Amino acid sequence: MIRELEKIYQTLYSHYGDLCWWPANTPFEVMAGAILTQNTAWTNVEKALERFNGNLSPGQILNLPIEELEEIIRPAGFYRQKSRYLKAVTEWFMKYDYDIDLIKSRSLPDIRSELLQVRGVGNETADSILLYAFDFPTFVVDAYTMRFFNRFPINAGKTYMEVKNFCEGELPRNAEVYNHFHALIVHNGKKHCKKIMDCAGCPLEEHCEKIPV
DNA sequence: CGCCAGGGCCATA
DNA sequence: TATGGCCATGGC
Repeated sequence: MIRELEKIYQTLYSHYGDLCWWPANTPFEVMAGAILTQNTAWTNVEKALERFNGNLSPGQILNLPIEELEEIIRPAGFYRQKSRYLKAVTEWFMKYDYDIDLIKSRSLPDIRSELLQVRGVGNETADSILLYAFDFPTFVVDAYTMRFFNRFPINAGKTYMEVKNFCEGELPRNAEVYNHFHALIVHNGKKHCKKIMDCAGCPLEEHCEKIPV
C-alpha cells in the first residue's frame, strides 16, 4: 500500500527526472543564496551573486564594510537586511572554522535550533541550508510547497512545521528524497502550479483537485 | 501600470 | 498564537 504522497512524488519524478537541485557549487554559496532568495526571484539573486565577481567567500563577507556589501547585493532586494543577515550567517559558519564535516557531525535537532538563532534565518532558510549545503535529512517547505499542498485534498497542515512534519512522516527519511521532491515541487510550481493555475500538461492533473488558493 | 518572486522580523492584542 | 506592516529589486 503506497502512500498518496509517495505516489505524487513518483509521478513527478518519472515526469521530470532527477533535478538534483540548488544552483550553487559550494556549501557557502548555498548559504548565501538561501539568504538572498528570501521572498525574491532567483533571477535577481543571480544578478547579485555575479556582482561578487567570483569573490564570494566567508572572508569577503566578513571583511566588506556593510555599505559595500549592500551595494553588491542590491539587485536581490531587501539589501539592507540581507547584508546583515549574510554577515550573521557567515559568523555562525566561522564558529565551526568553516569545517563542513564538523557541522555534519552535529545532531540535526541541535544544529537546526542553533541556526534558527541566527539573525535572518527562519525555518525555510535553516532547512534549505541544512539540506542543500550539509545533506541533513530535513524537509524544506516554501511558498511553492504550501500552494502545492493547498491544491490537493491532502491535509498536510497549515503551518510550516505541520507541513514539514507531515512530509517527513510520509516519505523515507532520506536527504536525497527530500532534495528531489522539493526540487520537483518548485519546478512544477513554476511551470504549472503557479498562483494562477496553468494545468494544461501538468503531470499531476489526474490527482489534483485544483483547489483555488 | 500593478503584481509577483524559493521569508523573516517586529509590534500588537 | 496569530495577524499585519515592513523591507526593495527586476521581470512581466
